[in-house]
Amino acid sequence: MTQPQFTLVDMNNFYVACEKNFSPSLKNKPVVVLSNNDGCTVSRSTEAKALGVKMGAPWFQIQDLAREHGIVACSSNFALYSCMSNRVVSILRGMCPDLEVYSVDESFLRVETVAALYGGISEMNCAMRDRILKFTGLGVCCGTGPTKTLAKFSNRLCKKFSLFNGCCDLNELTKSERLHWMSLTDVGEVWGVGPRIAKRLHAMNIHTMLDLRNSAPKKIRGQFGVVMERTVNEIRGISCLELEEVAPARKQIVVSRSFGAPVSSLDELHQSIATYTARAAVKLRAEGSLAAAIQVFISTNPFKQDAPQYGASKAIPLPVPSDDTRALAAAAQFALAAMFRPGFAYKKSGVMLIGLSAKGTRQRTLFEDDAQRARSERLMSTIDRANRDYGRDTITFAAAGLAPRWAMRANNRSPRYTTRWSELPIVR
DNA sequence: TCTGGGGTCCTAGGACCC
DNA sequence: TCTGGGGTCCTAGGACCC
Repeated sequence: MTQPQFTLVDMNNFYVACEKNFSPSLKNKPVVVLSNNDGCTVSRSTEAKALGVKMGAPWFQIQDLAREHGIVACSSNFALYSCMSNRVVSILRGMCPDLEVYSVDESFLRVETVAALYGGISEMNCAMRDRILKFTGLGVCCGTGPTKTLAKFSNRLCKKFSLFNGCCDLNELTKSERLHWMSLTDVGEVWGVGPRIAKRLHAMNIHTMLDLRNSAPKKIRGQFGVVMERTVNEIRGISCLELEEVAPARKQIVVSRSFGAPVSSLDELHQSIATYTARAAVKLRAEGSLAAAIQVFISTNPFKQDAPQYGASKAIPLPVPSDDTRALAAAAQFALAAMFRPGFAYKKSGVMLIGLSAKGTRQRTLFEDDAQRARSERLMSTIDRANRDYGRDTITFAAAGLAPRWAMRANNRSPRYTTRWSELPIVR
């Protein structure tokens, strides 16, 4: 029986790489991509990292550094990134069908059988790296190991050390080499070990990945629970985490945003909640699910400690599970009205659809209006189709407001090169 | 002026049941 | 004086991931 082998394919500086791909003028320049509202840096080019720009740094705090070195800041353009992500995944799927899309820029592959077609795991990794570069212009690292956690580790090695040239198969290293690399890796860099647990581990004199590997799993379980025990076993080469080829149905759907400008009126909060509810309902219908309840939350700006603070959240159950934007919006507005307090500068609002269930397994009720339900079904699918074919917000609900004052800031968004005919790149 | 958004899982504790 | 034992379900909070 052959041991499982997992490869993690992870894009390099993904968002920034997408921007650079379509804007040759950004080549060799320090570039960052900002979060929604142009808030924090969420992706940095190699040049920006070299200048000391930290992940998650608030943009306004690095203005001076940016001016001094000419750092270019792009607003995030998720339409572009998710399109490029899909292209990469389809290339990978063509090379290895056992694939789990783990995030927008990462996929896990099960390669122990298919690798022979390429002449081995290392050869396969290089082939994937080269093909993705050729067809999308994007750089990736491919790291392989007998467990997902070790594949992550392997990938991290190629990201960090150029001698791997973007591809690493742990099986090619000797045991003492593997342990050596682990001894160079801080325990906080291990997948599954966050800052809190890293701190506690350090206090227990467990500083490196090697130290964690050499700890007793049962002792770790006693201190940190079953999840960390699994991590230790995975580091030791015992595979505990399977490939999830089909994404399990989601258990909740959240849409929330910070406002571009503070909001005080109930009216404007209403608009934001209506907008987010409509977005959430689109996702819900795309999943083929129904929501049993909707939760609404609003909050002031926690960074403004001298301003009066208020935050609240309220869940409203629906009479029957639904995916109709109108039913969800009505419940959401009810929740908002119950929570709203005048006299605060609100910074953020959001909705959460909870109690999700598959549409096909819906429990019928005694007094159901089938005709009404069929009309709702037709209306929603017509709206979704129009918005899919002619662009988002072709048809919206009036409650969402037009060109609202509180809309997100995005001062430097690149064109949606690959998903809008009107925004195609032009070659002169 | 300015500080993201969207998820999952586990655990502990309380309510409730027989 | 003395006050069981075992189970489920739900929720809040805490941790992690990208």
